Amino acid sequence: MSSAYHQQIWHTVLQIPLGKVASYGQIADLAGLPGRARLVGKALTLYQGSPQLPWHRVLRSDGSLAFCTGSAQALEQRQLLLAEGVHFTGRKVCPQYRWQPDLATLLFQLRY
DNA sequence: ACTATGACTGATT
DNA sequence: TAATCAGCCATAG
Repeated sequence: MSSAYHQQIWHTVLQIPLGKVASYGQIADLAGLPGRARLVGKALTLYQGSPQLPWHRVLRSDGSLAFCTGSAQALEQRQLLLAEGVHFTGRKVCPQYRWQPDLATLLFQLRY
C-alpha cells in the first residue's frame, strides 16, 4: 500500500456523488491536506485503472479537464461525465455540477 | 542535501 | 481569454 495521504485522498474521492464533480484542491482540502492539490493528481495516477474510484469526477478548479484536449484520457473522462449527465460548456463542465458537500454529512461520513 | 517533476491554484498582467 | 509567476510538497534520482 502507499502512504496514508493516498488513503485519505482515495476515501475523499469516493465521497463525490454521481453526477457531481470536484477540483483537485477541493479534494485535498476535504482530505485534510490543504494546499496539496498536486498530491491528489499524484494519488490518482497511482490508482488509475481502478474501476472503484470515480477519478473522472475530479478536475481543475476552473472546471476544465487536467488532460490535453483530444487526448485519450480527456476523451474518456468527458465520456464518463456525459454518461452521468454532467454537461459541458466548451472545454469546461458547467459550474452547476460542482460538488458542494454538506458539512454535517461530511462530518458523518468522515468520522472514524 | 539538491534538483527536477508534476492529472494544481490563485493572483496578476 | 490567455500567459506568467510564485507557492505548493511528496517522490525519485
